[in-house]
Amino acid sequence: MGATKTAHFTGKQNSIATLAKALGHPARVAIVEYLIKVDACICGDIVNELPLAQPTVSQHLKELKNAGLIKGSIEGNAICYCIDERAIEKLQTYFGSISTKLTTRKNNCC
Amino acid sequence: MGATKTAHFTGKQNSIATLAKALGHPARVAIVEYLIKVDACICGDIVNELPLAQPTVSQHLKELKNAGLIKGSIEGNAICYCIDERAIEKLQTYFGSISTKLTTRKNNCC
DNA sequence: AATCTATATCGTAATATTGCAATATTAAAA
DNA sequence: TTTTAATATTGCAATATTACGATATAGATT
Repeated sequence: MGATKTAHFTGKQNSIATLAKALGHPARVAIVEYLIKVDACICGDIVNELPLAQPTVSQHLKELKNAGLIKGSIEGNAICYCIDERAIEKLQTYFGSISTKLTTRKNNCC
Repeated sequence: MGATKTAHFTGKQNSIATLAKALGHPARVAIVEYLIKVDACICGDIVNELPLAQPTVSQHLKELKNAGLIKGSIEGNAICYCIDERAIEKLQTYFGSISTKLTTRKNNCC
């Protein structure tokens, strides 16, 4: 054992878990925040922004990309990364709807 | 190596990462969704709702609790779990603010 | 007190993640 | 074409996560 039993959960649950997992590391949160802060696609720079070695950053970027949180396109010599808005929108919608459900609920026992 | 370098990131980045990580597993997403669906504190039941063995569920509950996503209080023989709204609110605020920044940005190159 | 019920903890195997040095790749620059 | 710059990949060690059987714990029921 040791592998997540994805097959037993719904597609949406797995999809949210995948996005959340990608943001489950401060370095990846920092990358996403940086991409938003500079308000542009970034070619280069990202490694210099983080307190981690280049291969480690490259790995984190790959994970963010696999999860669908960022997009990367080759721009000559460098690679241009930017946020994939659809992922952020998914998360925002998800937590927004949960939040709404919580504020309008009747039972508030704890 | 193998341990996350939390010390190199901001408190907020670590805090978001902790919450996201807790939701980075479909079973824990399912638990949170169930607690919201039943609109109440739940004593028992959770194990029966999930396709995982009791010790596994117990472990997932512990992680959600450590991350601050759920609260648990002893209710006689059983334990009563419910959502900690503050955590959901944090996530909602965070992704809401990111989403806003994305829609109002100028550069949209990708 | 003995038993039942609900949950936690321990121990452990399988697998995944984190981090980096070394190396590869690829395109621009000289 | 050699060199430089940016990024990816490989390989590996350290650590964390996932899952569950066995067992412990603690309150309720009999």
